[in-house]
Amino acid sequence: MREGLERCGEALRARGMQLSQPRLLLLELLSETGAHMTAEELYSRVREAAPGVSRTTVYNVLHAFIRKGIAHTVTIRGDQAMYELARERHAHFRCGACGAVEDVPMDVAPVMDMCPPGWEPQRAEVHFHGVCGACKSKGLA
Amino acid sequence: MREGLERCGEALRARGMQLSQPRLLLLELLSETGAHMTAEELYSRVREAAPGVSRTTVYNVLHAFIRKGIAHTVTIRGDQAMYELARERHAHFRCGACGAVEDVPMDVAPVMDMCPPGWEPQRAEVHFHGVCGACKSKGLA
DNA sequence: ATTCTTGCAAATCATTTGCACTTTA
DNA sequence: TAAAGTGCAAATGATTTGCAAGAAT
Repeated sequence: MREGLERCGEALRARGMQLSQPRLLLLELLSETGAHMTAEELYSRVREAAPGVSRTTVYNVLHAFIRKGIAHTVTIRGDQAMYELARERHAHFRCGACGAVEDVPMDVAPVMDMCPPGWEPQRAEVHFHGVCGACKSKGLA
Repeated sequence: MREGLERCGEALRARGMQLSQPRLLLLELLSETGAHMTAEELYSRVREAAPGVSRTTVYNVLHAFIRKGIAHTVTIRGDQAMYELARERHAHFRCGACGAVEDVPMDVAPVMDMCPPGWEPQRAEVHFHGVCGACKSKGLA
């Protein structure tokens, strides 16, 4: 188990989860600034550091993170789920031309407050759809 | 071709699309109040009226609708896309217990305005996550 | 000893694709 | 007749499941 990984371990211990290399690696990857990756992306990133880790384990760990409230999915892509840490709230922007998903620094708390009576959401996701700057300048819009 | 279906046809004609039974049926289904259905749900609903229509055609038509701006996908479910007409904007609520997706009557225009400079979204989706009233009263929260 | 974690292999299931056929403009 | 629409069958690809082996409490 590499050095520096244990650093992240408190989040796991605090929720009664055992520390393991796959979990610490995934926690580290998801801790990267603005990280929102698909399971497949996370799988290949994990394997750079630990080639032995299986796809199944990546899914197992991600589901465990979600169950424990450490992470949640971002469903802005229709085809695959993306995963990110449950951190300060922000929105997402998806470019319809290149498919890229970007973080949008924005407080979604006011959006929660816009939810009419009758629903009591625990979380709000805000997805913007449009064309990103790069594609716009390439005339792809 | 059944009576009453042609009624919806203008939306198709207006965009240079030919009228056909699958298209009119799907347009009718999606026109139901608060309709947001998965491709599979739409497929089985279509087949109640027209057993011969194939799954492929349902996908073909839905993609054509999206290309023409008649419909768009709702990605609040991570596993399957849901489809709905591009109508007055509203939000969606997904119950984490039973998985049901409900319409939330709410104006999302202000949310568009909350998008910081640098992005120019054409559309905003707002997804609330929580537990619906039915599940809450069953203690499934 | 029991529970948690991992992972292979197979199954599942939504969606896409290639291609041939039919219909419409 | 060229273009648009349909649909079967097969492929693709993400995700799940069953189960057995290993590790931690």
